Amino acid sequence: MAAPAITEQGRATRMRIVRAAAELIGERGVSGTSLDDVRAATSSSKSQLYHYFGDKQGLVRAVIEYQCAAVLAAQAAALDEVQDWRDLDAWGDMMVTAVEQQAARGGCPIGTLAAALADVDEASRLALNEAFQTWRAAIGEALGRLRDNRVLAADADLDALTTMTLAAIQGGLLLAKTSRDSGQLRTALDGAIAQLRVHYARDPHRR
Amino acid sequence: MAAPAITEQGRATRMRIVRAAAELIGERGVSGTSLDDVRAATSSSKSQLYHYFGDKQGLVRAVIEYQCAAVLAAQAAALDEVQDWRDLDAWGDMMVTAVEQQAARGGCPIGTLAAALADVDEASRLALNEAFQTWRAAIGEALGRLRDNRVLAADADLDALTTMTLAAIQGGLLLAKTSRDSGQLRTALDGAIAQLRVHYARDPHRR
DNA sequence: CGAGTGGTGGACCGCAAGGTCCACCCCCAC
DNA sequence: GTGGGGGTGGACCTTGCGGTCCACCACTCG
Repeated sequence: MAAPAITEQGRATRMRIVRAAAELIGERGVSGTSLDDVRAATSSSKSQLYHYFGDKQGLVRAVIEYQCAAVLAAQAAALDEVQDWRDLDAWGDMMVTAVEQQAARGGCPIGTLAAALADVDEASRLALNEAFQTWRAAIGEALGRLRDNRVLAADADLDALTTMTLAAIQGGLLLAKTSRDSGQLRTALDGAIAQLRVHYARDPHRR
Repeated sequence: MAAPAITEQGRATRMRIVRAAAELIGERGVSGTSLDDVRAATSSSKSQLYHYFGDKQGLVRAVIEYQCAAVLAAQAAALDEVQDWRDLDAWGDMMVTAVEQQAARGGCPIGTLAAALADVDEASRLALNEAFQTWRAAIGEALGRLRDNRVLAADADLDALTTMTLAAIQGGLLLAKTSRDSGQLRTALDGAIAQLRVHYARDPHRR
């Protein structure tokens, strides 16, 4: 794309802009954030935005990329540790805590962007969908590990469980941010984990 | 609020505007829809928008109200029928079908608006939250009926199950619209219903 | 040390979008 | 039929915002 950033300095500036833009967009939404807001927040100039991102859509794409990477990195870090039920609970606690830290505002950046952009900008929808796919893959891997550890039953439909879990996360996050009550995320997550426990491997074979 | 509509004609006009605005906003989002777009779609004039809604935010509020009422009416109609597992499945099928009919676009109007407005406009957030509450109440009532019918166990935590179910709906809808695949909603819903079935009341009285 | 390229500053443009205003119409009551 | 109020039409104003342009800076490399 039209995204130079050859120099070390250039990359730093670009990063600074993307970070600030991501934060602003997270708080006020895409159309609630003007290029001038971004400019002011980063003490940069219009020409820099143009230089690095081409246009506003380019900036939005960069923000999407950044947010997806950030969320997925955090998720992967926690999910890669999952070996048993306790780790799964810890993963859930992490998300609930994260939500509480920001007073149940914002929710999931990916989810919020997806809700706003999926029907509006096809390229964004694709990028966001890919992020969800990657996320699903990370969850799927964790569940696969549980199965290998004989924690989950061998015949559990991991794909379906994965989708269900991700849906619970996104739905819980949305309810939490709308009600400003992290308890709703907690409940949704507990439900998803309970659903996984249904497939608890009690013995050589199924329930 | 600042919404006259004294005459029959007046109410009709107002309704026509709200309906069209709701559709446009559903397709393009709040900030993707200009007052001029609404004006054009309803062959009305600027002064009418001003007359009936005061300003754009007023129109948005009216749209929120309208969409919430529409969704909740449809939900209540289906949920009020629920007496057993079969009805619950039918309810799920209804939602999946609805999503498929619009090619997995749009998702839930309430959810989409909530994602976009919860952190931006407190009044909207409150209205949307109330809608979710009402929705939850409708689900809760249906589950209560199942329990009374001895389909659900008497000791099931209906409140938690209700929240979990609503989260599954919203999350499933979001994933479906992002991936343009209604299967994701289906899976999320199946997961939620499976979770309800865990609390199946195993006594002679079933079906 | 000069030229070239990446990087930066900020004035400026054009337009679209929200909002304002006022003249007019139509229906009804009296 | 006349006056008044709800309802309507649309020109017009203002501004916020995305986008453009060009001059200048700074580092690197020949």
